Amino acid sequence: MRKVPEEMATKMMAAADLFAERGLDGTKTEDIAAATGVPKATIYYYFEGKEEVLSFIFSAVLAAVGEAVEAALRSPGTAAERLSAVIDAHLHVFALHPKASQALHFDLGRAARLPEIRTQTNAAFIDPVASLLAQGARDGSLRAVGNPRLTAVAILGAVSTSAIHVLALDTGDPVLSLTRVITPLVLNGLRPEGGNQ
Amino acid sequence: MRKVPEEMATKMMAAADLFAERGLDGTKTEDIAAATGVPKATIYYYFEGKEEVLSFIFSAVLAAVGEAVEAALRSPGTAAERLSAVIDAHLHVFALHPKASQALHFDLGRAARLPEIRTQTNAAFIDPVASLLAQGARDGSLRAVGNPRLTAVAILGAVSTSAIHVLALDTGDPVLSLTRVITPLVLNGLRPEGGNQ
Amino acid sequence: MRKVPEEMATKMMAAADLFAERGLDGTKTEDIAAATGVPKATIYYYFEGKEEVLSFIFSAVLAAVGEAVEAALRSPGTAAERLSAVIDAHLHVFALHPKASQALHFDLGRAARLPEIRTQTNAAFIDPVASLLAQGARDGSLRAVGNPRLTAVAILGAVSTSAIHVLALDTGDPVLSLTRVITPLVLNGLRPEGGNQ
Amino acid sequence: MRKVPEEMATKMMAAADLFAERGLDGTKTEDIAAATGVPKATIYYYFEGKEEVLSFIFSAVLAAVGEAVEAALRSPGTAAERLSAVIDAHLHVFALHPKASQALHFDLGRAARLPEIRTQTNAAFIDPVASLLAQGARDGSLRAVGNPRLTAVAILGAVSTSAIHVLALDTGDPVLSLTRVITPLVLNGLRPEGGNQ
DNA sequence: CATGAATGAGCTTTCATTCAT
DNA sequence: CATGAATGAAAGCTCATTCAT
Repeated sequence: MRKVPEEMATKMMAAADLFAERGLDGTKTEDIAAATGVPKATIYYYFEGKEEVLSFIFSAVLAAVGEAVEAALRSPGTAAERLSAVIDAHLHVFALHPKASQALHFDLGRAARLPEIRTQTNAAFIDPVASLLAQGARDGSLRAVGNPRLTAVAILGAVSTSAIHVLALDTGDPVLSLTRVITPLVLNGLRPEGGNQ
Repeated sequence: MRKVPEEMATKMMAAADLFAERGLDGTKTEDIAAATGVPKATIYYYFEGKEEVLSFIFSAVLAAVGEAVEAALRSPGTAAERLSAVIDAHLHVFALHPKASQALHFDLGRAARLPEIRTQTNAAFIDPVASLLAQGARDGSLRAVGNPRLTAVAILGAVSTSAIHVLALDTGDPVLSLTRVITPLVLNGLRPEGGNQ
Repeated sequence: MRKVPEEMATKMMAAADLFAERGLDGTKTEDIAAATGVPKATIYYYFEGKEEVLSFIFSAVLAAVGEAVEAALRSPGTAAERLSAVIDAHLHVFALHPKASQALHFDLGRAARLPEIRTQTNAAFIDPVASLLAQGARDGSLRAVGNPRLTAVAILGAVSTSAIHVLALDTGDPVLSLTRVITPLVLNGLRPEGGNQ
Repeated sequence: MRKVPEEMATKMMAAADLFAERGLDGTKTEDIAAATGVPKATIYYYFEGKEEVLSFIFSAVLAAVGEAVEAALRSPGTAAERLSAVIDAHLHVFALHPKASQALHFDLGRAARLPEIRTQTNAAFIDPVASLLAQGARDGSLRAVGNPRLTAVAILGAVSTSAIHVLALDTGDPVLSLTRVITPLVLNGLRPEGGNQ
């Protein structure tokens, strides 16, 4: 992948709509050209092919997730408070990049097979959250869990799946409102108040 | 879809491996023929095409999920206890049909667009769990949540994502052991014991 | 390469004209389809691609050369007489398959890189002629040469190059008349009669 | 074709390796750029395209052939002796420009269609040799042949084909040693000494 | 003068799909 | 009923070629 000029990068992000709608295989290179205004051959000049365009978009989303999560982690407060901030930050990315997020979800299987994407997912979300859980156990704001990474994966799943669900329903329902569903679930669980027995 | 004979159905399930590995678009009808031993034209005789084969497999998994969840719901105990049983039941399906589950995950975007699959997902998991949450609020074993369906979706995401994660890692780690991660998360949340506030 | 049915084989030979005229790279698969009446996809069903079609044609020519040469070798007479017969036989093949021969000549470089073609060239011409030269040295009808195989290659070059030259000139001049040029050259050389010293 | 600077000409000769190995169509302009260190667009600045580069190389070889043959023709001695010198001279060119010669051989069909190349081939070898044969008939050192030009073509074929054969085999075997195979063949033929009848 | 950047124009190749047997 | 043979319809990808700088 040749170094992608700023303008090209911006234009390519427009392809996210296509990928979100039809997935990678349902999107012809020609479609991307039409949607972005960049000639097919020029796309090939900068990218190896449409899969690399997809990967480029995924990377952009994950970079945004990474930054948002990192900022949340640096916020003041207990680990529990920061975990709450992380969930909000994550939801913010879904709100900011709804199409790209849906594209990532659409081709989840393919994304999981792109080594670069796996690495970025770990770095942007799973590692930081797992480490945050460990901190919470230390500062007493969170319960110690047996497997912090798997717990982080479960949280990732809860957030992503419901966010995509809300985006797909396409009721005006803001994704951010999900925080009222996810955060209590993750922090307090479903048992009635007064006794997490 | 012509009525599929028992033997044909069984053979077609072998295609799950291919779909799990490469997704629908990465799998040629010819590949399915090679993997199942059923000639390409014969596949066309019984199915509309490979997408219907995929859909057939997805349905089988979702039927299994539906039955497992339903059985768990019928088990005795509080709603909270039955929710725990539902999670276990769901994980059991991942353990029993790992390849088909991964296939469903790989083509999640496509699955979400197949009306039949959406309906089945609702019927097999989301509706029952949402209704269970309402019951829990009534019998006092669970906290009342604002949006039971979204909460159900979040639980589905937590279970599926981590189950797929474990299957993909392919350490001998049994998927079922996830119950020790998910169930406490869902029921108690991450706050330290003694006060979910 | 799937087993090529008789009729398909016959039709494909029509592509020789194209290859003779423009070479392999100058001939589009579509051209072959148009010229033979066989749909592009059907060509691909039987052959790996146009290169295999070319190779198929080359093989047919070389098979013809092989048979002609072999028949000449079996003719009665001294080695010298049979060498003369071999040259005639070789020229006959150019006369019978002018287009395919020209195609072979056009893509000589490529042909030389196809292992199958090299093997067939050796088997059809070089080996038999080299062995004939050795016989001639024994029966006294030919002079012993230091390197029979290279001599065979030189004869092959003399015959082919002049035959192609005549075909390309496309004067009605029959290729077979070349025998009056080549045979004396090869048998007697250019020195004046009466003393090959 | 803009006037090609000395250095550019030298660098372009390096493309002969590529053409010898893969032919014109198998060689991308980009490959030539990589092999010669001359940027693609710069090649276009000096040549019409890669075909002209090929033609340029061919011309260089044929010019060398022309000079060598001419020098041999000017050497003292009978026509027969000079014919022998011509063959040696021709072989020398194969030894000096092995890659370019192989390139010419690889794209023989294309070369035959380039008018410039045909003209040069005639001028460099066929015409002089044909005329030499006529001289030989006059000075009595060579037998009179019916068609001197075709005989010249046959000699050209014998020399080229065996030279390329030796170069392709890539045993250290010097091309020049071919003179011991070709010259006796052409001058004396294959009949046993003492009677070319 | 030279060249990096960009692209128009195709061609090979692949496959889902059909249908005669 | 089942299936081998055949093909229509794309789509990915490549490259020669141009041109602004």
